[in-house]
Amino acid sequence: MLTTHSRHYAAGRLIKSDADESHAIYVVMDGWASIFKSMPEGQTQIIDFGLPGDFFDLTAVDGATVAMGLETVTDATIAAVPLAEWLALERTVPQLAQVNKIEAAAIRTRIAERMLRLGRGKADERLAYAFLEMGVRTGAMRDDTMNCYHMPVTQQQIGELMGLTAVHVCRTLRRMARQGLVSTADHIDLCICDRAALEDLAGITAETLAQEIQP
Amino acid sequence: MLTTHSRHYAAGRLIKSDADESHAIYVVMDGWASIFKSMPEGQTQIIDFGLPGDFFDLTAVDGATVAMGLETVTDATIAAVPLAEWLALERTVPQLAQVNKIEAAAIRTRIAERMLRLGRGKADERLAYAFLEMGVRTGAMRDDTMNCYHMPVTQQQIGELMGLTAVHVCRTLRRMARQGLVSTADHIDLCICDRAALEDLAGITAETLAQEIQP
DNA sequence: CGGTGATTTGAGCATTCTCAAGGCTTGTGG
DNA sequence: CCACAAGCCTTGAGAATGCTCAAATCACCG
Repeated sequence: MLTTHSRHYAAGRLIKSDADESHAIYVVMDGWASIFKSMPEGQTQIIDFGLPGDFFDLTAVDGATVAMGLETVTDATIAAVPLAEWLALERTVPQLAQVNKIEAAAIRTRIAERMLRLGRGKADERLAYAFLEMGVRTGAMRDDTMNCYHMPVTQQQIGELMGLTAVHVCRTLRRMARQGLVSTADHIDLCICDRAALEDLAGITAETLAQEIQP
Repeated sequence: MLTTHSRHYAAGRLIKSDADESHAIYVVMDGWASIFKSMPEGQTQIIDFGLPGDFFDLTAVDGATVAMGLETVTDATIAAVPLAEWLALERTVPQLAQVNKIEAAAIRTRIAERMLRLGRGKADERLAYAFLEMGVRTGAMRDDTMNCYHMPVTQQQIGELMGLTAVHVCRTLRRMARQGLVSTADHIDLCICDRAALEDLAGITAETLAQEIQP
């Protein structure tokens, strides 16, 4: 069922823009996607990243339009399952309701954690949290030794996620690297060198975060 | 059913704190409540306000603990409906599932709008948005003439909602009042004097916002 | 090899925060 | 009824943080 609605998109492709019509659940099959909102002047805020296995209901209360935009971050395969079909599936597969609830809990919990840093954290605390969250979500950091993972986003996008300009993300990231907290390679692979220090900055441990947001 | 689980609380009362055990849906029957998260050092971020009629599922993915705290803002009556009971009700009253979906859509949409200002907006843009959102949610601003409403929160709480210190909320609010955008009375009643200017600052009209978040 | 997009760094500026003190309102106890 | 305490709002001054503008470098891709 998912495969029949799947489509492959190149990186950076706009799939749904804020206020478009839509009656679908979007399932990220492969690659990364971003859910975002923009101000009239164009500044955008990333509300959440969608990783493989995540699915999102973006509809506003009117039930007809989406309240947020959806865009691919990397090359990605995304299924847009019509709401009617999804609901029918829910009726036939009772476990789906449970899966729904868990996914909703994961989304709202990680958004709340991010919102806390967005409102209250300094730049380094925001980045520390972002790196931990992505580490947990990509499945790196399962054990204490694996601390490197592939983070396929630009500094611009990290800034859009954590409410910073790309320039300030760069500066802060460099400073954190100089202090030995993290290291980067290929502009895209991140290694967490001092996990304890990063957790201290972020104000949460990877373990706690995993319990909260890992389905 | 709701009344049997209802309890009345004084203003400023902590009902659930982050990481407490809980398997309940919290329904705000009367008064205002706040959903919040705190950093280890104590700085807190309000994730959402709960107004009469709103209800929240705060459980984390583990299904056993809450991921956010819940606190009364004013004197309030709140029902904590055990999850099992809520689910049973869902099965017997099919319309409830629909109501659930609409409430969830309203919550995620207004949180996304707030997150956008939190990450990208200046202090006056954040306050302008907060005043519009509260105006829409309290039901003031139904027509174009009614622009005053009762806003039972402290400047400290407005700051916790929009990621500003109480001091800066005060300064910014005073400046907005001097410019004739809003006026205040009794430290709690807000009048929106220049709605168009406020909408311009917030980057959204009250009408659009109402369509997005008003069940 | 040129072109595009991302990163890096510098300099100066704008915004917001922190610390501090004073005033106002409300509620409480004498 | 008054005095006092507690909480909230207001304002000032100076410091910290993050932004804007600008230019140079780097990496990748056709």
